[in-house]
Amino acid sequence: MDYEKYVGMLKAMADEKRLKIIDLLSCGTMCACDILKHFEFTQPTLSHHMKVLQTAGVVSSRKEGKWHYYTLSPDYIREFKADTDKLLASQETCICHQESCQIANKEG
Amino acid sequence: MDYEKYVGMLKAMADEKRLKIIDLLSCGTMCACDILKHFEFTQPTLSHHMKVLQTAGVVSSRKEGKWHYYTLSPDYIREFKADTDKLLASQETCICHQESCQIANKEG
DNA sequence: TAAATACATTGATAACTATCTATATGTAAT
DNA sequence: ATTACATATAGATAGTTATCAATGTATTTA
Repeated sequence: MDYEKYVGMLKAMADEKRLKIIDLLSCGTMCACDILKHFEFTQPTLSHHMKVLQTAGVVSSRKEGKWHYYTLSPDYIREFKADTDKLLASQETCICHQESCQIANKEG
Repeated sequence: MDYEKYVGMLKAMADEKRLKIIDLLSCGTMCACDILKHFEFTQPTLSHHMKVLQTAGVVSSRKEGKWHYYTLSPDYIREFKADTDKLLASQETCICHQESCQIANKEG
């Protein structure tokens, strides 16, 4: 479990607007201009949010002519779910009892 | 799906220190003084973080003598996993095709 | 009663971030 | 070429937050 990457994903998701963007993209690929139609903020603000999401590995982009198409990264979907399950595992499978435990590893 | 509550949980989780606290608590109940031993920041800072986690519904607390014991909320564990699964569902079960869809409901 | 321990609150500060306007870049259409 | 469209970047600002020192409040122990 990549702790830093997971925190990065959480930070990217922890914003009302960005969560809504993820929600939109969960339905399929969209270009920035279409995403923007769902919000009231300006285009540079959307550009900022998309950059945050990309840097965190949440979305990937593909340029096609004038348009930039954004897609939820399959790796993000898989990793975020898996990391969440590990974090919130019941005590029997608590990550503290595993080699990958961040706490054990970090505290020694 | 309670969108606002989910965002609140994400915000509470989206901090290195608080995520580590959740990680610690996933192994079982702990008092604040024991949690503090795993960090280098001061006691008021931990108090602040615990309040953030409590307000978001991530942890619950129980006072016993001098000690305050913190526990991961079972509701949080269940709801966060469920909401994450819904958010990142594949397109066939995309929440946009459901009544509970925030986008559809919010955009009309 | 006095001292020590566990925790919360207050007020201040530095760092971060969401947003804006203005502008630049690249692409398509006229 | 010129205009229109889609997007990114730069710089500024206002709001948020993580942190600290200082202090207050219970609770336990000596």
